[in-house]
Amino acid sequence: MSEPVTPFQAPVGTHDVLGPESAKWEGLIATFADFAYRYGFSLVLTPLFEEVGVFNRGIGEDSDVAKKEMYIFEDRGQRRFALRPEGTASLVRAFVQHQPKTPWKAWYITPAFRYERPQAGRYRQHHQLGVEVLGTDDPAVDVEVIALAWRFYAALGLTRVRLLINSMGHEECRADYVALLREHLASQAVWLCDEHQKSWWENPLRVLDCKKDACINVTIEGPMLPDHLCDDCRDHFQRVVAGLSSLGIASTLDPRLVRGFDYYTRTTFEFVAEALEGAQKSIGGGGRYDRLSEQLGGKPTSGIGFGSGVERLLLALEAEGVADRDLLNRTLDLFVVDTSGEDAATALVDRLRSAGFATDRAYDRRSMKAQMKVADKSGARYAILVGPQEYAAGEVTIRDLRSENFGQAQQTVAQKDIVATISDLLTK
RNA sequence: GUGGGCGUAGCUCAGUUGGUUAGAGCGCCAGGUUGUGGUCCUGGAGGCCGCGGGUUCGACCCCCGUCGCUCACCCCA
Repeated sequence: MSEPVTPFQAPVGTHDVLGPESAKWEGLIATFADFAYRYGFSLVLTPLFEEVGVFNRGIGEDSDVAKKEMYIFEDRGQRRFALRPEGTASLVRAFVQHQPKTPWKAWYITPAFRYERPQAGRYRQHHQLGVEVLGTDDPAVDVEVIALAWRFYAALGLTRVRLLINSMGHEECRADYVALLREHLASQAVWLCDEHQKSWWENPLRVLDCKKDACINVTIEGPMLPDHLCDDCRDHFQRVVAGLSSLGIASTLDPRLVRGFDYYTRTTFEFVAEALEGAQKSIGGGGRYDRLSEQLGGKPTSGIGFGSGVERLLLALEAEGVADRDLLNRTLDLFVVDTSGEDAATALVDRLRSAGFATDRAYDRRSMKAQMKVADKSGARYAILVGPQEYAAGEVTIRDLRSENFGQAQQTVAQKDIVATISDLLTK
């Protein structure tokens, strides 16, 4: 007798996704893969973990993600790794390492890890999909990346998505702006929220991102980024906005939009699902990162990308009531019911599948009634019946499982005509 | 890291001032006169009532702890 074992559970903040829920994932991922293909992107796979520095350098040592949310571990060789908290840094590391020809257009889907207390729309392991383009700072690419996300959301069925956009300038004009902002904050510091009273000097941009009234009241009076861009950055930003509007994509300028990672330069943007409540409305975002390649040891290379949270997208689809659309239209064609007593199903199913039909069957030699029930619940279009009679005569009965009148919904055909007959029926 | 709610069959949940054999619906299985599924009828399987300790003659119910789920804050996808 072995000791009773308490069943294992998935770790805190992680989830198993089983059918039928997983069908939504399949549809969403397949849709995105198709979009990426149509926009000229190719799939890139990178490791789930990287040296900690890959993420620290890029997203900023003192960002919340780097400070307290990374899943860090040491391997047997005492190397320090982190499970990826987001997609971009790994992709740029791969770019720097392999130096592929540019423009490099990569798409990905990956789990992402953040050590935090789970709640609705926020998990320790969630999933992100996105694209990156390295090797050009053409504003047309900014437009293309944003358009891809925008059209992808629309294809999923989302209608209430808002695009917020901003420009953070390049290194120098941002530095000038930060100096101005600091000056402003210095005179108003006592009015900031508790947290930023302490940290405004070190990271004034974060104050813009603060959602507390205290900080908003202070910054709203102060200088705004878009008003202090250099000529080049202003021109770049204007061309992005103009490009979007030429495609009929409405963007809202949000001068406070700074986002959580330090690597962003120039264009930054965020997609907000209006159907969602509270802090988890952000379903995706991204921006330009023209210095990240250098920060990871590569040559100076412009880049831009966006990432979207799969769980958040699914929540938004649910909230808009479009989560149940079958994006892949995956239904079973056939279900084989075998009561021949001779395992006729094994060969028959193999033949039907080889002919291209999506086919399932029952097991364990159950009664016909039981098998028919399973056939019905499988959602298959037709049941293929092989009883002793059909088996002896070398025939099968094809029964329409969606017909309303049970009596006349079936026909019996010879083995050699099965594939042709079914093809005929299914294409009607 | 802080706080609220909840942990009873596979799922959704009841469970009377603590009283002896813990219930329902759905799902599952088997039948409703031996080849045919959506409805209906009958029967059945399936619960250390999250876990550990305490109070009590007696705990699913009360107390403490613990683990887990969930929601919110922070921040983010």
